[in-house]
Amino acid sequence: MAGPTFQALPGFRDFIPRECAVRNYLFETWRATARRCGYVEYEAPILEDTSLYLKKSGGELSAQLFRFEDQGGRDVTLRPEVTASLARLAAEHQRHFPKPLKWFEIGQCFRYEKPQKGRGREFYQFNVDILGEAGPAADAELIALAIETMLAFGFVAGDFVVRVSDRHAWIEFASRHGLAADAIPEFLGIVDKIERDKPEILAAKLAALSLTTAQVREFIADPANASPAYLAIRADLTARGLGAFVELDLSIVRGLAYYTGVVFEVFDAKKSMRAVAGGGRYDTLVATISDGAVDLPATGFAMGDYVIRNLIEETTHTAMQLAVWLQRHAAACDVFVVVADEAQRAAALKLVTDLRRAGIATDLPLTAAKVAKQFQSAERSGARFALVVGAEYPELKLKVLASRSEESGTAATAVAWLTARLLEPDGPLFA
RNA sequence: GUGGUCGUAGUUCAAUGGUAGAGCCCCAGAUUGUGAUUCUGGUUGUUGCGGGUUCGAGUCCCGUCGAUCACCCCA
Repeated sequence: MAGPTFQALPGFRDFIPRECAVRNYLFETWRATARRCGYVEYEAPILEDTSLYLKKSGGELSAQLFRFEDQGGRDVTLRPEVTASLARLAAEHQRHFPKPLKWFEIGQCFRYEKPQKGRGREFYQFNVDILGEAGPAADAELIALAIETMLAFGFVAGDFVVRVSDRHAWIEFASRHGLAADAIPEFLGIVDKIERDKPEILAAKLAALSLTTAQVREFIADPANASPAYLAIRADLTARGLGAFVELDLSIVRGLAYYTGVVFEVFDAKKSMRAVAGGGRYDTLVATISDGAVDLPATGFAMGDYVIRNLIEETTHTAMQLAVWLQRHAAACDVFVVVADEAQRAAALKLVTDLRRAGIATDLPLTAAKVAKQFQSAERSGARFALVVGAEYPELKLKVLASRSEESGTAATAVAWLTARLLEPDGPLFA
């Protein structure tokens, strides 16, 4: 191990085949669920002008940017989120699409943070947004997808809950207590930390705004403070049969500065207290990004791959669903060709090509090897069948690897034979 | 950015301050055209890196890099 050793940068991951398969399970579930609900996929650049993020995302995010100067002297940043890019994209292209836009994206984001459980410097996000519809029906439709996604992973009632709030409720609270409009962002920041700040610090912060902890806690505790938008969303989701997954939680405010109304988070019902997904309404972001050229109301959420994967693997029934999926997708090929006689390798190569062109996933050993070793390779590949090409060619033997039974056929009809055979069950096992 | 714990073979882990080991994995053979099990044999280390203490450091001390967990924040 002399000299420099190379490894992945801190917070970055290698996806060896099994890890990649788990990742793809998330991707395929996300994608299938979004499509099922009428969303279309888009993608945005992974690298953007830094100013896109400095303007409106706000808060800690600007301190966590993977930011550098490119060779043309531009100040650029690997995206920490995609909402800003989406707003830019939407402002530029929205004319070409009927409203509302129901768009989703699956891609990598980057934040320069200290890696720990559930968080790396690089992560994948499932981003879903509805643009061009200002009413609560859009928020309900969006939250419905968040719930359907959880259900698609195998979570059931009791495993998770969507906590919904509305910044409008707090804005009303603030104005009723005489807070200036420009003090509201700071106030929301205090509410956001109400469960995390020490009581005396919390009290001091609120006192600066002439408020008390008791006033804020009372407001959170009273269901009567639910906003009209929340009530409409709840009624909508109840009609869908999803009402049981939603609850009011006015303590949810969320950190990002651009949220303007309804905000929500999907929580693990067990005490992990970590949001699996979060989002909300951002009605002014598109206008801000486009300098007022386009005014498009919007609502969206993001689900990160770290947390959802942890939750899936820590929950018995969802972990089993993942295991079944991995099992079903683990095979490297359907048919493994065994070259029992090297003199027939040319025939085997032709056969492999024919099978592959017929759409049958086929593999073969690249160098001469003992038959026993080739069967081991076949076994490990996960293939259902081993097709033996030997001295008796063009006669072929087909071994069903699971049952160890053997069948015969000829090279001339191999493609049709195997195509049909792959559609049939393997029959009884006799070991 | 702050703090705790931990860095030994590909991997999981041993080794009262006294010659660096084991399981698994991998490779080969037993078995010349059939996979499990079993048996036999075999490869692999500047003990993360750099200093210090000591007759002697994997072990103790300092630094550094990395991993991990928590805080901060968030997906």
